[in-house]
Amino acid sequence: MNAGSTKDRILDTAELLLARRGLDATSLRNITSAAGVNLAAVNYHFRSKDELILAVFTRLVEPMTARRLALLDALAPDASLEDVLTCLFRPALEMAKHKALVARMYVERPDLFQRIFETHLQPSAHRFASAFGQRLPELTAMELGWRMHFLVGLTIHTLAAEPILRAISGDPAPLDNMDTVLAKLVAFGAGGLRARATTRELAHE
Amino acid sequence: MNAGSTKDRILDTAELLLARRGLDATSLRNITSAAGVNLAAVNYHFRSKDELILAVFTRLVEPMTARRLALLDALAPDASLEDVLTCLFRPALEMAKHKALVARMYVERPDLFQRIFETHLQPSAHRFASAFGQRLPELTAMELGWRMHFLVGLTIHTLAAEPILRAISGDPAPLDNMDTVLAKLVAFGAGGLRARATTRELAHE
DNA sequence: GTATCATTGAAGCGAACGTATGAACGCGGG
DNA sequence: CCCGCGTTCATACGTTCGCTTCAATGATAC
Repeated sequence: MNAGSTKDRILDTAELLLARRGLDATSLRNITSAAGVNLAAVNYHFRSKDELILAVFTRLVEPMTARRLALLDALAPDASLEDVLTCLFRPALEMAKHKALVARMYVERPDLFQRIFETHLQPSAHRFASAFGQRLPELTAMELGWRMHFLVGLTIHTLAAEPILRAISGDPAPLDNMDTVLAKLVAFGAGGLRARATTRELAHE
Repeated sequence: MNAGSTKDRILDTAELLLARRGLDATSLRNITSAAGVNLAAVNYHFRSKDELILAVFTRLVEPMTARRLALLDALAPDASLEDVLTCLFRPALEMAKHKALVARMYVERPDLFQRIFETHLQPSAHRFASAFGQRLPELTAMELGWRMHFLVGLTIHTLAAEPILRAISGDPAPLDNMDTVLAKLVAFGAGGLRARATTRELAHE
């Protein structure tokens, strides 16, 4: 049904079905029959269903992180906060095709997500934290951590919640125009980042 | 093991296990054996696993919505944007105990979440949209819709992602001090809401 | 041509799932 | 006393799951 090797066909089909129907709900039989390969091929090329899922997800996340860092590196030193946010959000929106899989990984298999997060997302998170910190010197590290957490929430939620987003915004195909979404995300994120810091930090440390 | 009727014991135990292990991953046998009731009791009191899940979730969401609206009603007409956000976020954080279940419902069973959203969340969303609209008159309805969507993202993500949040913020028990989290959420949300509207709206309508 | 070895194929394993069934139970009203 | 009814019980059905087994296949090296 697809071109490519058996292994690639499995990866491609798994990517599609896992995102569409969920991790638990998609059986290896669903994947292999849709891919036109034998069931046993999964346990041959990958060792288990979990490792297949990890392989699928890694293949998605790696280019996104690379693109984020490339955009960040290409930024002028005096670039604005909005520019940095764009480096963060644009590669995420570029994988909007795979939004459902990201969200499912995030909630259905936090253990697997955690492994990906530590190996692929965490390093770039530090890069962005320092870029934000330079432009928001009045924030403590902890306050900035919280706000970056909120940025993650914006990203994942925007990727994941297209139907509800449609109901709220009235836009019939809200994720189709990436630049529009990006502008709204950047505006909201920058506003949130620039909010005056909550106090209580000193009492907390 | 629990007090109360069989039906209540099922609800209590299901609430716990569904949140802890996930919707698909928790079997009716897990629930009934932990609750000390017979397997068939589930299909007697509820008609199916789906309707049990709906009953559990409804029991959580209803008081939250009621509390949100009560707080909103008690607000002075000249209350600030931050005050309105507090009405929105505080009841959500008060159900932090059940954060995992909210997130799981949201991603694993969007169909069920949608039903709850339409019957229990949507009406109060309109109330809040109007409260926000009064205080942000320069925003179009659609722009406001987008930003309320971002608020939902902040809420759900904050409820759902305690472990990652811990890693980012460095706070060892980030959700324990509700007032601290609330202040950060309100500050970030207000900043995002107040950001200057992105253009392009007229070309879009 | 034949040996080799990575890959694929068909079939089946035991286990767990959601749901259904019909008998037993407990208890208030005749 | 016992009937009727809401509830609980043990048990089983049919399905699907992840994973395994082992024989067949096919390209490559000699």
